[in-house]
Amino acid sequence: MFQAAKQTKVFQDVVAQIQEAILDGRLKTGETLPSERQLKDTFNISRGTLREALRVLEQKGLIEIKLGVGGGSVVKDLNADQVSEGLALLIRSQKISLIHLAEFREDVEGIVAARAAARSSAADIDKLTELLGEAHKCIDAGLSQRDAFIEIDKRIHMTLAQVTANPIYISVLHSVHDNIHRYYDAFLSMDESEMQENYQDLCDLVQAVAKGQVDHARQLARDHVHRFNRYMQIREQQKEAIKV
Amino acid sequence: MFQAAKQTKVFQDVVAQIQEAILDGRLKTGETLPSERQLKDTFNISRGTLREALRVLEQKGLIEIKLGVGGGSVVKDLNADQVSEGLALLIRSQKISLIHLAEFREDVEGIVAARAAARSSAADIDKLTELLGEAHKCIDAGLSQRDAFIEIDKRIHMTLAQVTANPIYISVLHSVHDNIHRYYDAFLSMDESEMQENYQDLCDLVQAVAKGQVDHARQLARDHVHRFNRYMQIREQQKEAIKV
DNA sequence: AATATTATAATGGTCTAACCATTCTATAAT
DNA sequence: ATTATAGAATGGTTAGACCATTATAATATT
Repeated sequence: MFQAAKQTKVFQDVVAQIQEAILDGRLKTGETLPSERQLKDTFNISRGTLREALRVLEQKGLIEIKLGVGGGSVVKDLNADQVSEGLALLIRSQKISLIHLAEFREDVEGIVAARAAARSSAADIDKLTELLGEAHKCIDAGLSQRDAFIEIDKRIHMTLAQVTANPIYISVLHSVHDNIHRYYDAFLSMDESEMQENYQDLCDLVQAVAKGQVDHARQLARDHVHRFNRYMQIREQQKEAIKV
Repeated sequence: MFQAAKQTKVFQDVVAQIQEAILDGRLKTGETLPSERQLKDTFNISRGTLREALRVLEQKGLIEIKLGVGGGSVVKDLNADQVSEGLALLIRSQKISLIHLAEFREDVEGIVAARAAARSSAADIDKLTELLGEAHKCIDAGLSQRDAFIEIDKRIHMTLAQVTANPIYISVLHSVHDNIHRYYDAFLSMDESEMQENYQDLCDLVQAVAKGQVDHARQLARDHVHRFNRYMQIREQQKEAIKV
């Protein structure tokens, strides 16, 4: 029946006011807020309390605080970093396991491939084909370019997310990649045949997207990610086995 | 070639130290940190600087700060709230259209239903059936219970997310619901036949989940969400039409 | 004139010290 | 035994000062 009572802490009120101003567009990206000494007078609070509020807004990713003359609190162009950081904390505290993240990635990449297949333009396919070319160079260069190959793989997936023309997929996929690549770095050590397999996956996937084969693209993307995840789990188990 | 230079700000160092202690398990959930006046001496900093660090840790969801005697900074059991908040900010700030959000919801609900169908236990089905019963009561009560019906609908979807046993789906779906319901409240005004249709959708969906029909559950969930979205878009267009 | 150096001032970063507000606990009054 | 009250520990807030960083303007150097 009732709402939660109004917050009593002064700094929270300041956070809420500035946050709303940013989200409503009254404060635009790149705009600099008044200096701390001005703001404290505007809100009629002490500078310490104001700074607590600014720290919270900074941690939320809404502002960036710069030093020196012409510095101050600048409204930031929000990105997926905070989501990534939140996910990373959950993973480190073992609330989310690698299995959970891998499963989620499989599903999301499938969706993205399907949506991309339904929507790709000739220019999109050109870009994907170009990335495949770079991947091929890595293959030819052998194991020394393993990291470069993984980077290209990531870029192909992110490009597909852009093709969906839905910014939510871009942000979500970005967060997943940010976090899962820590594990890949630790556990993944492809040999050349695995690189070749993965390259073939990507070629098939891009072709399916180009042809607008929605369900086929979905399945290929899922299988490709599944292969990645399987490698990772095998490596993880090997590490565990060594420990014991 | 080089790494980013070491952070210079004192409060960041304090944040890092306490965060590492929590994530390493040296500080356990429920444990209370020393008082601010003790901590400032331990770190050899001022209380204001310490408090900036504590605010950041609080915003990260790592600690909770309690007032009064026996209060202080308590190590929190980490949950998905920060991820949800980050997503919510992204959704609000990137001015994601209703179409984007609705499309994403359609995909995610499909995945969740599919994973739930593959994993549901008898207890899960009991809970879902109970919720269907409550939904039926709303139908019988007619339009007066429209909001209650929408609430039950939401709870059925969240229950499915729990059945997947993957906490990522729970937090993602929670974020989507939190944000899309702003639009539903503005645009959705079901009549009784629409309520009836949606109820039938949910019955079919729960049945498919109970039978472990993965693909069927996915399709039913997508269709159900799609129906919701269609209503909403029709209402939105009507509003636009009135404006013009 | 062009360039390098230096001073200036505005801004965030930190410190000190005090007092206010909240809340648990022990004590006293009933 | 119950209730009221006082005390103390804790976070919340304030005020004013000084330090550190940096863009800009003034000055010196070539």
